[in-house]
Amino acid sequence: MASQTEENYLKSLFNLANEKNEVNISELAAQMQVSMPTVNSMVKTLQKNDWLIYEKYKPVILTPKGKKEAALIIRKHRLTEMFLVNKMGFGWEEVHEIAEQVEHIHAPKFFERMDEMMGFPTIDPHGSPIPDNQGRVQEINYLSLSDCKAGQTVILAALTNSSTEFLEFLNGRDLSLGTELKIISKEAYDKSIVCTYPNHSKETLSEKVCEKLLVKVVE
Amino acid sequence: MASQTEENYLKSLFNLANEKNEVNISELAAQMQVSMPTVNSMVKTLQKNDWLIYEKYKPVILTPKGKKEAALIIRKHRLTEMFLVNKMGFGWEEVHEIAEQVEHIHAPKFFERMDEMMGFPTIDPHGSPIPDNQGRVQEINYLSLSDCKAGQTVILAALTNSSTEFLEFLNGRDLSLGTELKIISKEAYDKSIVCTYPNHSKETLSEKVCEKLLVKVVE
DNA sequence: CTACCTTGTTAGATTTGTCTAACAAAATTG
DNA sequence: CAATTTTGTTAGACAAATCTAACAAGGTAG
Repeated sequence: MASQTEENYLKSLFNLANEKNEVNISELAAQMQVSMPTVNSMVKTLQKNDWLIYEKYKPVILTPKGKKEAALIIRKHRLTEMFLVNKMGFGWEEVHEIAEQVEHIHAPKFFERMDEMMGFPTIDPHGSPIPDNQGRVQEINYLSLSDCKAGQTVILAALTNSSTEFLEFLNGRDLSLGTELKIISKEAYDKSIVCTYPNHSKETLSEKVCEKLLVKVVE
Repeated sequence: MASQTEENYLKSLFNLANEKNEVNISELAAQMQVSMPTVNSMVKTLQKNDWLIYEKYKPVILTPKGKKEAALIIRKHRLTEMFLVNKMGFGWEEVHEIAEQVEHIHAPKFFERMDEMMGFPTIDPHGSPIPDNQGRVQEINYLSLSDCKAGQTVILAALTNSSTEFLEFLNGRDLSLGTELKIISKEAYDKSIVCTYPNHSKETLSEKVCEKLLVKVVE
């Protein structure tokens, strides 16, 4: 069974994996906020457990077993976040820290019961998919708001970043998942977008913000 | 801040403390399932944090600071157990293992919210008092069923032991907190008790069981 | 292509929580 | 009270997860 530390490395590896499923030691060190030698020794440990493939001087690659393990931890994290929001009344900006701890609990029934109580949700409070209990992750292809054109109507569906600061920024603008935005115009110079949505007749969103907003196009 | 290991030692120390608040190294080693040298080195660590008083060859004594710390962990444990039973539909025999993990979560709001959702309960599913958020524990003086006499009517109020096996035994007899028992007779030879309660007209409870049942006398 | 910078590795140390073996103090008991 | 048993301590080792210092491999850029 993975230690809490190992679980955290697996989660980071899963999140950092690119198209080739590769992760560099330095990336992982940055993500985990530890030194490279620490990562070096940890990837050797993870390899012994068959969670990844490691060859000297090459990026590491999660095995299918490692991917499943990681997805199941992410499942616990996202189920917890959803439970905290839907069943316990927390704001979406408060749940990450708590879920970061709850995800390490070993009690399948606890998470099954959460899942059941919520009616088997498929996304978490930030729009990220909740892996199923076999560790399968549903791929959703949303568009970034920064790639949308003036005139389009879109629905805010997910976020690429869920930092407390960003979530509080969105709260301040009444932006939440499901909000329907009409794009009035897009500024060529700084790529900011002017849009309207319920109770907001003219809100400007910077490129930096738009990049982090994932949307479904309505028309 | 206490590590998870330190938290577990504090909890055990709190539970083992006798009238003089003393705990022997050997008792603690047995409770924690570690060797005496391990306890010896841990109590020195705990002393450095002012959680207990240690002198060579003497039993250790929790300081007020240590007692408060322990009570607050026990609070999290018991709130969690109650939440699992009342809000998530778990049986009282299923919650200890889960609470044992949840109690180490550092997120005051999480436990405050549980408390609030349940309407600030004062006892856990096994009848043990839930310490308040200042670490104060309400003392309740129940009687053991083994000290009751034939003819008395009592209400099952708490348990001195909450092992899964014992709880499953009680489930099998439809015994739960609040059950009103009329004591028909008490056998002098083996101290077993014959009693009646709703849907059970003649149930015999051994001394071993009676000792673990704490009751309030009705008349 | 050589020199430098970035990335990764090795070696060795540290902390935490654990162990066993050996010994010392305290308690019990004949 | 002396002998034995129980309880507690010390010393030294080990695994996990971390670090720094030193070095090596690979990539980049004049």
